[in-house]
Amino acid sequence: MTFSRQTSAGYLVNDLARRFAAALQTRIKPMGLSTGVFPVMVQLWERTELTQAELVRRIGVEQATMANTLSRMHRDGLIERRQSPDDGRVQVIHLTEKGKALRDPAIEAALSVNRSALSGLTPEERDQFLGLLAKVVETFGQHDDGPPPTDP
Amino acid sequence: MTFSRQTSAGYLVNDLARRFAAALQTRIKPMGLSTGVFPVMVQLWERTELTQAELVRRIGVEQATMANTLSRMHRDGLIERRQSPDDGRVQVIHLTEKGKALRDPAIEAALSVNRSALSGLTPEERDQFLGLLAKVVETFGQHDDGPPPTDP
DNA sequence: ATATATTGCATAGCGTGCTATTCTTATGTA
DNA sequence: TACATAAGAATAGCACGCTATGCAATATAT
Repeated sequence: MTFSRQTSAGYLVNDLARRFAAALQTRIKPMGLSTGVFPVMVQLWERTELTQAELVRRIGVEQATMANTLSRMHRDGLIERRQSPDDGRVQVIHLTEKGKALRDPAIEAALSVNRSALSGLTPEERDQFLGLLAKVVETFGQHDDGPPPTDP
Repeated sequence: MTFSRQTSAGYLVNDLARRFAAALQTRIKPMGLSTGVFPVMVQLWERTELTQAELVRRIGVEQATMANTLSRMHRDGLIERRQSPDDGRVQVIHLTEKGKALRDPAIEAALSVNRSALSGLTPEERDQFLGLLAKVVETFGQHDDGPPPTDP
């Protein structure tokens, strides 16, 4: 039984994810952003007020992870939290002006990372790649996780 | 300027990496292994004695990350460290019997995750996918990181 | 031979993800 | 009305990655 990293999808995907994250970080750190914060910002750049639970649903990260990320974002002056008058439990998150102002350069940075990463592929290969990534994510999504199917 | 997760390679790769890690973890945690430890074990299953610096080179993680991972592995009884008689700086890492015994089930677990993840793809698509992943990793490797090329 | 790198490793500190637990506030039902 | 449940959020504690430092041992250069 052999295990080679060159033929292991998991190995390659993990490797690639670290490289993507590193590349994004070098580009957005100078603006005061970080990789974990980025998906939250993307959501808030589209609709400026969202609940923490809404963000969790949209981004697909655990609630505790989101709470920590939002804490850092608040510490760094990117967001503010307001008590909802309707429901005493919910905190409405909204971007500060500082956060809003980062939209264009930050999105450009992310697009640039993607362009650069895929620059070795032909346009057809890029479409294939994105399609296959989405398809594999989809496959995962079906059982979400869980043990391997028992073989007969 | 728009940013959609469905068309962002970085977003998809990051998402996928988390899913792969979660799936692997549920399978190997019962054996006392974790995702960060796995690549180290793979190396040590092939040659039972390696230097920390060797492991860093082969696995491509930072030296500090490796030091921490090895600490946990030692704490959990997977490895032992021996002073090298030739060079007073180096610690030779070698597997314990417990670590050696995990080889077959752990590798089977990882192969199973890959099989399961790619089960929605045709054999041709799987080859394409692995090939494209390797190609993109390659592209990253060339400049390793760095700012986007200045456009004229 | 002594001074200056370089190499191998450890530690501190942080970001980002996870699970498990707890607290508060709504909401349902007896 | 009282009590159990559910939902939103925070916190504790861990794994795993990173950068930045520090330290000891070896190599190299003058």
